[in-house]
Amino acid sequence: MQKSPKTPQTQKSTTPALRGRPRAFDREAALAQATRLFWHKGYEATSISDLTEAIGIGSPSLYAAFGSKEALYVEALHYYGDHYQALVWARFFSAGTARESVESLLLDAAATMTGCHNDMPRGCMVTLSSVGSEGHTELGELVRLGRAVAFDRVEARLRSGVAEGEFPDSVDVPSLARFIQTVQSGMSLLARDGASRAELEAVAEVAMLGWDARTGYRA
Amino acid sequence: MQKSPKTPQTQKSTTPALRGRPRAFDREAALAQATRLFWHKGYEATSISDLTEAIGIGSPSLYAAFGSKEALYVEALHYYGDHYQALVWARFFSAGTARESVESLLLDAAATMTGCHNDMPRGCMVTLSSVGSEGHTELGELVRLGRAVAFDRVEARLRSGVAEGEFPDSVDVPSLARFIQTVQSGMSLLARDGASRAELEAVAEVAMLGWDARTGYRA
DNA sequence: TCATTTATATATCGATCACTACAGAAAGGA
DNA sequence: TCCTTTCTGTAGTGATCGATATATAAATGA
Repeated sequence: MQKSPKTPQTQKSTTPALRGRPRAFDREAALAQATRLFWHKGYEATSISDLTEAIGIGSPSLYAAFGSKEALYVEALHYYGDHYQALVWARFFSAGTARESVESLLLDAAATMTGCHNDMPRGCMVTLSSVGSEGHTELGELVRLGRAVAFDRVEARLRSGVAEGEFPDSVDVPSLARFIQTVQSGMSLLARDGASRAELEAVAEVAMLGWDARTGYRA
Repeated sequence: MQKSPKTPQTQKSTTPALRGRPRAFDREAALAQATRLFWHKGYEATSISDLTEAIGIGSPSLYAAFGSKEALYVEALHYYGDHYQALVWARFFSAGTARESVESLLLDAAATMTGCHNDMPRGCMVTLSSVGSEGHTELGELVRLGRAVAFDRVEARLRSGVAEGEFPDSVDVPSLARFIQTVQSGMSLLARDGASRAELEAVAEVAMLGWDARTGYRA
């Protein structure tokens, strides 16, 4: 037994290494760039060359910092959720009624999907991801679960609305939640094709009329 | 000037060649297979190897018959439109009122997107195509135009409904058309993630309530 | 100073990408 | 039969894919 093998383990986490040559680039900024690229072009169509050129580093640096293309995509999904998705859902969680929650969700989605952020891709990164159909089963399952979150949140908000007496017990909770999920998903596709904020807000308005008719809401 | 160059031009059309070795495979069946693959995996993620293996031919045969991957994709889009998309829109065009047209469109979309056809991919090939974001500008524009057709058709049907007195002049035609386009697009995404026919039909039902509230329809 | 540790830059790796050169096979026309 | 035409099978083109081996640079600890 000579020198213990002592796996050299590169530094992949956010915390800086205690010893050794320091990283020469901003890991957070690199992750932001990667998120932007994956968001815009998708997983398959974004190459390692695209990433390293946009970030301004060599491929070994990228692999030392993030491990693999798949691992980087997973981190990018989390970065997207924390920095962009969270903004869309802020008013949903603070609104006083389920109706206000859902209306805020659709209106804020219309705003953020159509260029609210500076030069960011249009439409939701999770909704528009087709990585599951491209043969990457594990990543596909991850984004599929991410898409299901929208349904789960609206469904939970509806149930609490029923519990608080906002709606009668007879309201069809799953269908209403799925309707909102459908409209929000469709808005991502229209946003990517160039729909304006006003156009998507008009869509949200008609959607809320359907919501009101189904829930028995009186203005 | 010896032998005239006489471009040998391979036979890419449907009409059989008058002379020379006959094609050993069914071009229409090959196109159907290609459509299925492009529909399921998308343009980028579908390789020439995927195509030749599924069809059961060598790559030179594929190139002799279809020209290039891009040209094959364009043909596949037309094949999809003629064989699948057309079915979804049949009742839309035969219905007596604009309301019946739109309701039929959403219900038939719910049916065809969720496994009506044998072992076919779920959701609309055109709606789910992200070839435009993958760097293929020309193909991207083609599918974007294909997606705009849905809006144009609903908009035209609404206008004729206004002309026939089905709706008052004050009805917001573009917003209603865009709302239907949004719902139909979102249904493709939900269908790909596994939504059932009944679930999508329930979504269509809520959507029609929004339509009715906006158009002033009384049941 | 010098060993250890970690990151960087250069130069690849084998695999796969879309695509094709080439030669032979299979048809019709003469 | 022989020529022309077109398709097929083999084998490969250069380019790019994701990922890495290697050597060196830059930091800390002793």
